[in-house]
Amino acid sequence: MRGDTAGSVGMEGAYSTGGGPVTNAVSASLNVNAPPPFLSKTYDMVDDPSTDAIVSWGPGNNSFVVWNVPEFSRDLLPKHFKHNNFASFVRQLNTYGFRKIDPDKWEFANEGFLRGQKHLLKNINRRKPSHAHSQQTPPPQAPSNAVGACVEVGKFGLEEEIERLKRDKNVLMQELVRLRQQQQSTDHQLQTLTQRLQGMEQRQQQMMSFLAKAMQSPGFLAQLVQQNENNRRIVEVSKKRRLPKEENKLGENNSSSDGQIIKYQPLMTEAAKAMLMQILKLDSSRGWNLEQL
Amino acid sequence: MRGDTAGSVGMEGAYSTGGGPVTNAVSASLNVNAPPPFLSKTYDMVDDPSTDAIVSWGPGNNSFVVWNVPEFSRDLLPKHFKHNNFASFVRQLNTYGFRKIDPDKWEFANEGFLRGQKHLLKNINRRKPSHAHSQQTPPPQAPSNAVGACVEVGKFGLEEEIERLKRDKNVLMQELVRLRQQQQSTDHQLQTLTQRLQGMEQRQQQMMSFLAKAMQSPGFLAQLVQQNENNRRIVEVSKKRRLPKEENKLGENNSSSDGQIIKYQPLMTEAAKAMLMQILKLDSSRGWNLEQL
DNA sequence: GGTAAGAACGTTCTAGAACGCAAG
DNA sequence: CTTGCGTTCTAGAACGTTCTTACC
Repeated sequence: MRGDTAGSVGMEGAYSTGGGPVTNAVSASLNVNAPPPFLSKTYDMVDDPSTDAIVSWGPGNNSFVVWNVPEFSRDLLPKHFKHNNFASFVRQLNTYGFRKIDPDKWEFANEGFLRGQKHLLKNINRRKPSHAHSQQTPPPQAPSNAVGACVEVGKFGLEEEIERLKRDKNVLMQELVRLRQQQQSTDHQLQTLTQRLQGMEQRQQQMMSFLAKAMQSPGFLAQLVQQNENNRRIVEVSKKRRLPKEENKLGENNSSSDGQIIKYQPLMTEAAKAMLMQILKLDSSRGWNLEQL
Repeated sequence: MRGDTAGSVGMEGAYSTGGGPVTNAVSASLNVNAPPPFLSKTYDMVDDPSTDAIVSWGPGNNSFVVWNVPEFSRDLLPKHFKHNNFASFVRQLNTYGFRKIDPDKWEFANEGFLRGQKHLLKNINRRKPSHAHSQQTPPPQAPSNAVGACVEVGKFGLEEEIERLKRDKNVLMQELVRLRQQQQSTDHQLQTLTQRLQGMEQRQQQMMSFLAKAMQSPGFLAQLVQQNENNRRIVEVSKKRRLPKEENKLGENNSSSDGQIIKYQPLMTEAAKAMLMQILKLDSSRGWNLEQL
């Protein structure tokens, strides 16, 4: 299938065509204008002086050395590529014809990869289209001769089992994916619930503390008695028509951490709301503060 | 050249040979006596609990995970092998038929590599001698023999694939079982948490209602003021020496549904306890009852 | 303008190949 | 000397992504 066939052997530099028979000049110009991203990204990484402790040009300026593989993988690779896998980086280097030149160091070299000669990157070619072993008669079809048929006979039955196994495997994998998603969702619910619970426990405790201290304070009780009539009037009013301003205030104060009380206590009585407002009013005016308790 | 030749067709279970043509009995006994060093070293590394942060058994105990590649390479590999190269380690794993089972983690699995089943290591075979490309009949030319060899050729690679698929299937099924168990456990947690949350919301609402009604009652406030001095004395006493009877009573009343308040509010202040006791005392003597609100 | 096909490129996992080494 | 294992470096293979191209 590959376009190389016979001529490619002599066309080292211009192998780039491969697929497009028409685009002889076009692809060439494209290559000239922009080397593959991998090469320019690698060049930039190597050439950046601020990271010379991790990766730098080699002693002869015709190679580069990765001095610190973990840092290179963790910090540099993700900044330029979509992974942090050193092996993948090396695989790309090999794809572009780089060679490891020192068995004791991660030092790679390539003819066209020279310091200060970024324009030479365009001479470096990806070497995927090797593989000159296939040629005609791909594999699956019958090579018509005796051997081919024989192989077919041998494969028969086994292929069936393979198909079966593959089906099973696919089913299992789909099930796994589904389960994992479900698990993830459930974990998330769990987390949310736990947070709600913690917030609620905290608020409950704060309320207890607050009430406890309030009850011990003669001043608080006295004021409570004084305002009792007022309070009742407020309750009466709020039973007929809600006061948005105060209700908002209440919501803000009461659901400060995550708003769950209001959200999950839709049945809270008007009387309770009024009382809480009462408490909160005292709270701000007289220094009764939940945070202080 | 393979040792199996004709007989292998019937030897499904004995695929283990593969490499050793001569050593049918010899290699078997050797394998029994001592699994390849690589396997036992790897097993020991994984099984060492002191390094679980770096490498440990997988979630299903049928795999292992390298959690920290740099540390693994720097610290563990040189202690067991003659290198510190993670890629070399992975190459060996593949040579012994391990597969990477999670694209997001360095988690490898192999049928015979199970926690607590070190003896199964002997079932793992090096698979170097696949691809019988060397020896005679290098090219795809006529295999001297006729049908028999031909079938062998046809089977080869397919059987390997079947083995691989079976392994995958087993791994997937084990993972499924594990996930299902985990899911079940998580669901249970979720249920428990939900119950706790509901109970707590209910109690919080009851308390709100109770307090609201209490606050609106002049009688309640009056009594509260009257008893304030008493209350203080109680507090003073309970700071020095707890009153078991009243404390128990408090616990019973307060954790009526599931006992979570006490359990999850260990920091509740003595003052708050005293106040609650105060309220509860009024509750029983004057008809203030949580159940009624 | 949208879009489907296809090529090149990128990422991942596994295998091939060469070499050193040690044991039988 | 042969053979199997371990280490190293490179390549194969499969699949995903991106970009171009051509056609509707």
